[in-house]
Amino acid sequence: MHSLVEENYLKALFALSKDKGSVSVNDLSKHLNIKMPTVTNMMKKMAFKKLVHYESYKPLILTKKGKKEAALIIRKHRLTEMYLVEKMGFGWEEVHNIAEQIEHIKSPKLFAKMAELLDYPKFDPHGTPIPDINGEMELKAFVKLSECKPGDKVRMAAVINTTDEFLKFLNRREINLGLKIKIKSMEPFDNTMVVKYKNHLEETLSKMVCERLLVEKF
Amino acid sequence: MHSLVEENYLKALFALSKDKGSVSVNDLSKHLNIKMPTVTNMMKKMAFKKLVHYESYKPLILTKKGKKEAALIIRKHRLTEMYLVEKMGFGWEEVHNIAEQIEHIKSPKLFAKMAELLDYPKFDPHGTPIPDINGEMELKAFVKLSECKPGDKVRMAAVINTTDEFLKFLNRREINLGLKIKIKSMEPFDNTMVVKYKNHLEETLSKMVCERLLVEKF
DNA sequence: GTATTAAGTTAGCCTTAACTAACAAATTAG
DNA sequence: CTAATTTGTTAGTTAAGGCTAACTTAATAC
Repeated sequence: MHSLVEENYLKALFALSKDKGSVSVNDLSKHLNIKMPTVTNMMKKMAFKKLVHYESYKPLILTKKGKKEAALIIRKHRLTEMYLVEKMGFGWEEVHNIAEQIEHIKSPKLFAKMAELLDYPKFDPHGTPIPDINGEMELKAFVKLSECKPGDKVRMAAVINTTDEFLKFLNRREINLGLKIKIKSMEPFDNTMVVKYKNHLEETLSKMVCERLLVEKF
Repeated sequence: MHSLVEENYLKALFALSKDKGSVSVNDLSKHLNIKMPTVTNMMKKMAFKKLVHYESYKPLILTKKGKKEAALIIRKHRLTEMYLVEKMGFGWEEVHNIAEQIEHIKSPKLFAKMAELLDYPKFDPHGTPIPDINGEMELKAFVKLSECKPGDKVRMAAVINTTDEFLKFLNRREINLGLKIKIKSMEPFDNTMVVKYKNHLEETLSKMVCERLLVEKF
């Protein structure tokens, strides 16, 4: 199997290549806080193991194998987060660091059990998709809340660009995954939105917030 | 903090020194499957960190600090085992390997939560005591089942010298922690015991088995 | 289109935690 | 009590995964 260190490289490669499909040595170096020569070195090792396509001076691209292994680590991470929140009573903002460690545990049984106890969830508490046991994940067509119109009824699906601060902000307003929200109005001047949900009859959300909330229309 | 490797040395030292109070380099080497020179080396490092008293050719003795740190790792191990069994539905024989990994997770919160959800248990599913947050553990006066007499009523308290095989053996007979057992008779010839518990009205246990079961009289 | 800057690589070094080979001390046997 | 055996130590090597310094290639600016 792979070392904890390799797993972290895989995860970082996977996360960074989400949009572009490839990653520079520099990006990876910054993301992992590891100096570039070390990254170059590791890429050679991982290329040898067929986890990444590597050619000098070219962008890094995960192989199919690498992508799958990365997805499986992310699966473990997200299942753990979900489990900690749903079954142990942790708050969203507490779980990341723990999941960061538990994702490296080698025990298919443990994660199978978590998945079972959680009813095979497809999305985690941050709203991002959880890869299945084969490393495949469902990619729903989410839209930013900021792109919705007054009158729309939507369901909270994901949070992008999350920080502890932001998660706490959401917690204070009881905004969480799966929450049904109705858009009451939108101020064209500054793109502020007024929304309604649960017992919050009128909550005002800034443009910045609305751009970080992904929702599903229904 | 300490490395995963150091933690394993601490745990081994703690476990091996249970009776004698001290451990030889050789014992430790065998227990960890690590060659003696490596152990000697590590002992010097750990002595420098005040985790163990080390002098050439003398037995190894944990310092107070080392003992406490070891106990805290064991606490994490046992809480994890207990949690996996009680809250996730694992069997006794499945949890050891998982706990072996989770015990190294750095997150006081996680283990505090486990302890809370388990109602601050003092003994684990194997019946061995769980050190508290200060590394102290309760040492009850358990006796071997083999030392009890016909007519005694006892409660299963711990299993010593456990192996996967042995745990499966116990599982098949529904013998687990806390079980109340009545001793019906004892065959003086081979020290076999006949006992009664739950809906098992007559179960025969060999001397070997009875010597590995610690019980509490009541 | 050359000069400058940024990105990537090579070479060499460090630490951790393992190993083997060779030697030294302690223990046990006769 | 010496000899043989076991236990422990020293010295030197290795692999992983970091690092810095110096150099090369690619990208950007003027």
